[in-house]
Parts: sequence; C-alpha cells; structure tokens
Amino acid sequence: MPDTILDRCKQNGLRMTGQRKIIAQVLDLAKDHPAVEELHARAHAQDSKISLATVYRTVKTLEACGILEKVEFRDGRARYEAAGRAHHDHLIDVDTGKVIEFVDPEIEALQDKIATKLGYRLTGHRLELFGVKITSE
Amino acid sequence: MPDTILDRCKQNGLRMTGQRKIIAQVLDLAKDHPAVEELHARAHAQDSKISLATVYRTVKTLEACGILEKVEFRDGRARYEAAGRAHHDHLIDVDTGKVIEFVDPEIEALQDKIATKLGYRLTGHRLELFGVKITSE
DNA sequence: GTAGTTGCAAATCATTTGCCCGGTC
DNA sequence: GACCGGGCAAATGATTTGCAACTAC
Repeated sequence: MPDTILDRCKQNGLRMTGQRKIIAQVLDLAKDHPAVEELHARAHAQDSKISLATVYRTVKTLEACGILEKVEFRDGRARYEAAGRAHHDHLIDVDTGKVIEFVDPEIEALQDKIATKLGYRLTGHRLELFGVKITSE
Repeated sequence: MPDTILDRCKQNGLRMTGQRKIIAQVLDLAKDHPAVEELHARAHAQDSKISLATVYRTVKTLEACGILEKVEFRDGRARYEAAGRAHHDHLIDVDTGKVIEFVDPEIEALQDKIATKLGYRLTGHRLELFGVKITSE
C-alpha cells in the first residue's frame, strides 16, 4: 500500500499546517478528478477557514514536489491526481464528462518505441481518448 | 494537395472578409502551432486593423465548422491546427518547447481497440509525449 | 524566533461579449 | 438593404500575488 499524500508531504519536508493536512486528506479520499474549485469546496466543508488561494498554492507546491500531477481535460480547469502511482491513461466520456482510467502495457511500450524512433527519451506522456458509450442499438 | 483554409471556409459558406482572408492565410502558412496571441501578431503585421477579438472569434468559428482543431499543450494557451489532415499525435521537446508531429498506425489501432474494450466508440483522442532529445553521450 | 503559510482582496492572463458601426452578399 | 462580422473596451473565469497577520518547527 503506497504512502498517503500526508506521508509524502512529510517526506518532502513540507511544513504541515492544518489546512495542508485537510487538503491532503481530501486528495487521498478523492476517487475522481476534482478541479481546484471542487477541492476547495470539500476542504472548506471540513474547515471553513480554508481559502481558495491556499488550495491553489498547495496543489502547486505538491506538484512541484512531485506528489501531484496536473491533468487538464477540455473544460479549462486544472485537475490533480496523486503522482507516482502506476502510470495510466484516461478515457473521457464526452457525454457525461466521466473519466475512466486505464492501463495498457502494449500502448505504453509503443509510446516508448515511437519516442526512441524520433530520437527522444520520454519524460512524461499523456493519452486522452474521448468517446461515447457503445449502446447495443 | 488538400484545399487551403480559405477554400474550406468558402465551402462552408462563410462570409470572407478581409480579416478572415488574412487569418486563413496566416494559418495556411503556419508550420508551427502558434497560440492565438501569436496568430494575431502575424495577422496584424499584414493589416494593423485586425483586432485580437476578431482572431479569437475567427478561430472559434473555424473550429465549429471543423476547419480547425484546438490543441492545448501545457502553457494554458490554446493553439489551433488545420483539421481533416491525416490524424497525427504530438511529441513535445520539454527543453525547447518544440512540437514534433508523428503518425503511427499501430498506436492508432491500439487506441481504438482499448476504447472498444472499455465499451466506448472514440470521437476524438489526443496523445502527447513529452521528452528530451537523446544525445549520444 | 523566524522563515514559511494563510486570508483577503486586488492583480493577471487568456478568452468572451455588448454595443454600435461598417462591409459583404 | 439586411444581416453578419469587426473594433473597442468592459466583463468573465481561472489562477496568481502583495501584504500584513499568523504559526509550525
């Protein structure tokens, strides 16, 4: 079982204030991909003293530490997810906005192969598939 | 040789004003992926009467017509490229910001297969690889 | 004790829009 | 000539920042 966000913050020597603890917990519990505004709403529910600016500052700090990864879908808002988990990609339901995570070893290998062929070593990648549910019509 | 942006605008029954002609030409000549601000700079160089708002309105119109596709890299600015060309993906040089386009039939097929396995029919996709140039060290 | 954090409000940045004028079909 | 498109400046939405008060280490 991987460390919690809180653990990883401590490992990075971050000063753990009350608001950071709450934000870390919200992130740990989030099974979806909440935008910053949504993170703030959840954190604010635990402690009404947490400001939106603090949430923005915190996710930015955690991203800089490599604890979070920023993902941007098509709605102009940034979302964050825990980094360092097994790599995975996203399939986005264009009707509902629902995000489905998946991993496919074949496609991972292919991405590396392509980059190498082009003379590059990958430092990151992002694959987003947009689609509609197949209905048995 | 595919139609020019101007041709495709006419085919879509768009009213071709002077500013739209210039913007279409700038887009045809662009071999890179200029952000809107940059498109405006180039168009403005041809006719100093073209406003930024017009460029925004024009790219949005062309996107709605399926003439352009919006691509968003990691700097928060929207970029556009001609749609309807052969599908391709992007490799972004993390040191220089340079964008390399590539196509790989294997990865295209795999994307479809994965979506189908998950119960979806693809309506769009985006693959961005971030990497550093391999130097013969 | 002190440097790192926070809240609040004002500032930025990219993008959009209202309004009224001008040009295209 | 009607209607769409354009310029300008003000509005918007997401995110950032200056500053003074606060707090974890």
